Amino acid sequence: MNFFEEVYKLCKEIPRGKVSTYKILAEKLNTKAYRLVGYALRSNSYVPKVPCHRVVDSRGRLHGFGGSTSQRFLDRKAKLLRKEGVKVKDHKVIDFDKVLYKF
DNA sequence: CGGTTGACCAAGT
DNA sequence: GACTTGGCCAACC
Repeated sequence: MNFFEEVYKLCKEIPRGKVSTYKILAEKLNTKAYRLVGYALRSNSYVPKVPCHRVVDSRGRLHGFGGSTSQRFLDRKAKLLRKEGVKVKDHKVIDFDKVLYKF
């Protein structure tokens, strides 16, 4: 079981309309390498099999959604996120506390 | 095998 | 409030 797969598994556990953070996922993996979570997601973001759009940083911001990765692709996910009940404004999660899924 | 990297985080400047 | 610094740790080269 790779570190990546662990991350993916946790991502799938996030229910619809909820989001989680890199930090929480990292802690669930029993590690402090928050970066690795994002690192893992980056490698797999092109696959709908992992709802990586439900994972944001600790302040409710969607990272890389505005510069690093393909904006269009991720922007589509941001919209999907809104559709699921998570309000997203300019790649930032509104009501972050309410939609935060703490496993 | 060693150095760099990264979709992070928190605290400091 | 934007930017820098130090720290974390697996994957990558």
